[in-house]
Amino acid sequence: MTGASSIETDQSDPSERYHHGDLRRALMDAAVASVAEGGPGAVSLRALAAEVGVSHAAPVHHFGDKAGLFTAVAAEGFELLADELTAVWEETGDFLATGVRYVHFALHHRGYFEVMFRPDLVNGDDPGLLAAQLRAFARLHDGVAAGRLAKDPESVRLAGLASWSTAHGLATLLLSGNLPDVDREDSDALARHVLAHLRVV
Amino acid sequence: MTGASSIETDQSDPSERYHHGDLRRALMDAAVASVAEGGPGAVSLRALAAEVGVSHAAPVHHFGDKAGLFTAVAAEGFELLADELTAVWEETGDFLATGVRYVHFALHHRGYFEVMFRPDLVNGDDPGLLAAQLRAFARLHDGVAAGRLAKDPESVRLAGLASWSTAHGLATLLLSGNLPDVDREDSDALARHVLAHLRVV
DNA sequence: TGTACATCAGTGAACGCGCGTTCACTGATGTAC
DNA sequence: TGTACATCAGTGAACGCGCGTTCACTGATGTAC
Repeated sequence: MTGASSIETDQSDPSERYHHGDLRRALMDAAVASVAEGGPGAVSLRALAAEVGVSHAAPVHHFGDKAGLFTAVAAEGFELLADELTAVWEETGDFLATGVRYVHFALHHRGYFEVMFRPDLVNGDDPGLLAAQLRAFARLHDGVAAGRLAKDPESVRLAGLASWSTAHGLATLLLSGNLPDVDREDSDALARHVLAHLRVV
Repeated sequence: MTGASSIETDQSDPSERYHHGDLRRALMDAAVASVAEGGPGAVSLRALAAEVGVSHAAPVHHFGDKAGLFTAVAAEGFELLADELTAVWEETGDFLATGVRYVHFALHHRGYFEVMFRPDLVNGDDPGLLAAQLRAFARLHDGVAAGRLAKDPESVRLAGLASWSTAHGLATLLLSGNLPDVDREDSDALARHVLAHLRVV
């Protein structure tokens, strides 16, 4: 057996197959791309379905409704963000680098980022989403806590909120096009300079 | 003459008059309220017209189209923000207080704030909007520049961006409901604590 | 190995809705004379 | 002070569109025996 599944062994044109193969994955990818291009407001289930070559009623079987799709995207986004923050933290032990990566993630995965902080689009009680959020937020918190001299919880909480706010604000201003004279290539360096103004790091 | 204009002397029920009186103002107020309640995506010209008691084609005479309405709202928002920041700066000379007021403005005028940083909703080349933006941004910049020891432009620019990012990020996180355990009453104090983590202020 | 059958993943037609915008129109207003 | 008229600010019907969701259905898949 060279092909591990019937999906891979089926060499016919996917657009002519009755079953898509991995429609869930394809829809999520299309949704992320659509958000990246026009924001969450530009996402239409019908358009996504057409894009991946499937009838417009098909997405219902995988996500239930539009909020279900956004919930899945947001959860995956938080997982990716948690992974990236964890990796940077473990490699460098540098909290400033973690903040830089946060901004980097926002700019390079805006299709995820612009959904992740939109509770109005998402099923907030979804267990997968909540777990992924917790993972990501814990990374932010841990990085701050590790670098602090004073360890009392309230102080750590405020310091974490300050650095989160700064990274999040810079990412938001860049994404919304309110800092037009900044070019994308230099965004890591810019984030580093901006975050260096925090006392925490 | 007790009434300064025919609008004020006309005591008949506004809903029965053919001319509204100040439809432009009424529509903008309704738009701000609608954004505050459901975000810019929830705004419908037809709903606003119905709310102020006018046919749904009437707004065209005042704003041209939907982007025209949002542009007017954003411009007025930047004027209001510039006024507030100027007032705080002149009263206190305290840059931290200016940042606190920025967050305060976002929370208490979210119907304006959520449109002001959305270039996609707005006619970016509108002269009134551009002028208002410049006024507001100049306030942010001046406050930073005044408090700096090193006055070289690049250093001031980065320091200004850092504090703007922090204030903007905190406001955004609060508005989007991602900090659920913070109550609105304490938001000024919270903003003060958060902004105090900046080296600039 | 072959067959019956339950389950899953799609189809495509239809429903009902709200939207922004256009259009020909009319009532109200204010200005020139 | 009165009248004619241009301009402005509304009306309401209509257009055309895209949307999310529902529905009865059918093709494909995989499992039990």
